[in-house]
Amino acid sequence: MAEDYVELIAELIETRGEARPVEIAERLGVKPPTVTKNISRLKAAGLVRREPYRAIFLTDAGQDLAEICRRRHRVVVAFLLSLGIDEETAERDAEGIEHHVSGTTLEAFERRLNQK
Amino acid sequence: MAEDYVELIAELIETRGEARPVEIAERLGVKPPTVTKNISRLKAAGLVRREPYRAIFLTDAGQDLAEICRRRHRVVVAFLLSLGIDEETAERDAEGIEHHVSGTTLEAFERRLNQK
DNA sequence: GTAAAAAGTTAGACATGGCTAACTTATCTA
DNA sequence: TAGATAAGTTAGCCATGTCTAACTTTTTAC
Ligand SMILES: [Mn+2]
Ligand SMILES: [Mn+2]
Ligand SMILES: [Mn+2]
Ligand SMILES: [Mn+2]
Repeated sequence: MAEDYVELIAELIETRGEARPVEIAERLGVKPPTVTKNISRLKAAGLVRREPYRAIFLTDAGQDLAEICRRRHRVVVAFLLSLGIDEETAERDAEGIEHHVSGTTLEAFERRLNQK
Repeated sequence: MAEDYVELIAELIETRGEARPVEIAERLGVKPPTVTKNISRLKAAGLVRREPYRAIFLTDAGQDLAEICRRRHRVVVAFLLSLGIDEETAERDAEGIEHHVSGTTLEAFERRLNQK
């Protein structure tokens, strides 16, 4: 959960200027109360900083995690695409697969991408 | 959860003759009460048949699912190995990845395996 | 500047999947 | 065949992640 959230928050800040619960809910396909609760957990975990009713920010730890996750996400999607999988499917599968790809496997994916 | 359980139950029946909670608990790294509870759920879902204190059997639906999962598991592991990943890591990563691999992606994996 | 709309939160429920402690049943062994 | 051991279950707890209904705060539009 945390991985998808920080990944998305970083992306929203980058593309929209700020991360709002309503956007997060839409993008993740969950309802606003779910986002509120999960953001609280991220805050408790030291990954985000935020005041009630205000936008959401990443802490340094959150930014670090987001960086790792976004990079990994990109690699997994690129790898699936390189196998001839359509974009829809690549994105959908990557969203789940990414959370189970070890550093070793990620490197293997990258190696394969570079040598083509 | 169901996928890992039926997969393992099928394997235990094949290699050990029967599937027992104590084995399942060890293999999945959970405690026996967790297995009891989850087997009840599988029974409610129509995937297994069983009497208290007796071995666990798969229903036809359970066997069908097990077949699909075992085949998919084998393909994912083989695919990771073909990327040069060590067996430990391939098995560990596959155990998570398999649940997020769509039919489309599985076919892409197989294609890649066959053409090498 | 107020009223309506949108966004966000709180409370409380539910399902899933873990655990420990205590108990029951089955199996083994002397 | 009893007693000990192993296996399995039950009860009750917890964390995670989802939801709806109702409420509060903020933003927008007039
Ligand atoms: Mn994801
Ligand atoms: Mn992702
Ligand atoms: Mn698995
Ligand atoms: Mn598996």
